[in-house]
Amino acid sequence: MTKTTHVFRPVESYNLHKTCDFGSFSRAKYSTDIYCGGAYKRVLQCKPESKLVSVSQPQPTHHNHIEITIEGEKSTESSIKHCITQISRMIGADQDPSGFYLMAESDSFLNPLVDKFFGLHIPQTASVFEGLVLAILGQQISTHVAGILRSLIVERYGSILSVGNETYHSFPSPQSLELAGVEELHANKFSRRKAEYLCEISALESKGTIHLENLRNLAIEDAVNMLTSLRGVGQWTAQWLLIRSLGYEDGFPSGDLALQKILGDYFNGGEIMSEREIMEFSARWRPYRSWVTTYIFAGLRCGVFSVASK
DNA sequence: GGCCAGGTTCGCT
DNA sequence: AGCGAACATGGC
Repeated sequence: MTKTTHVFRPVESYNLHKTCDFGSFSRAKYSTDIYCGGAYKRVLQCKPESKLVSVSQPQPTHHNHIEITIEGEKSTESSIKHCITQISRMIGADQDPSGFYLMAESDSFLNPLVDKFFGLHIPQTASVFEGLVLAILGQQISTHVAGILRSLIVERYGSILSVGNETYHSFPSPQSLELAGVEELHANKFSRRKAEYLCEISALESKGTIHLENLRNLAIEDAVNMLTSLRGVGQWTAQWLLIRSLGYEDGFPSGDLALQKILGDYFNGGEIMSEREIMEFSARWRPYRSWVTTYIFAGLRCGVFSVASK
């Protein structure tokens, strides 16, 4: 077992705590991503073995830097380098929100959000496949139920890595989900249709018919077309992936019910806006709509919006 | 018990 | 093109 530590320096305003606190990292019990005591931990598949990667930010405000620790067997120079690159991307350490912040200064809706969440970057999933599985899994169900399903597949189909006295899970591979099969997923709280989507996509990826990681190299339009050609992936899911997996700064899931309600609340006299309406409205926030979406959802999670009604 | 939740597909007008 | 139903589950 080897252990190495590295330092990484993101933009001055970067805040690891806010970033890890957001989205899927927030749940203390999300079984692949653990955020506890100021440290974010996650198992990554780095050839030839999987590694446990820990990230912390010793001084949140001054002399901004983050510390990355990598533990695992057979750590080669290149595998460590790969790990660092990947984890930096995942915690958004290489992002630059300055354009978004500048735009928000003269926007009375965004201003309070930026004020509250200043330093929050957009967390990225470890792989495009993982992002896609999580997005489909989370379609149309509450975040709470999504969390249950998430833990379920991770514990059941992810591989295990032991470090010290602790056991960690990795995210399930395409092969393992394909192997699980529709019937078994259906028997485990998934709707039959959702189970079909996941197995179909897992099979395509594991057989090499599609290469989801390649989406990073495509023009946005082509990436969206490829994604929505998959069964189970519509506009909402494709836009979600642009934001959370592909690092695109101008994604906007206009089909999102919560977004429609919130924007309707603020800009349409309390009446919910249609998908088409918020799409047109959102043009004012180009080309930073991924940031806008992320900050709105951060606000939603913290109870900034009172959308429970209507 | 009924309704809905950070959607998508399929079948009908 | 546009509309509505079905899909499974947990929470209020």
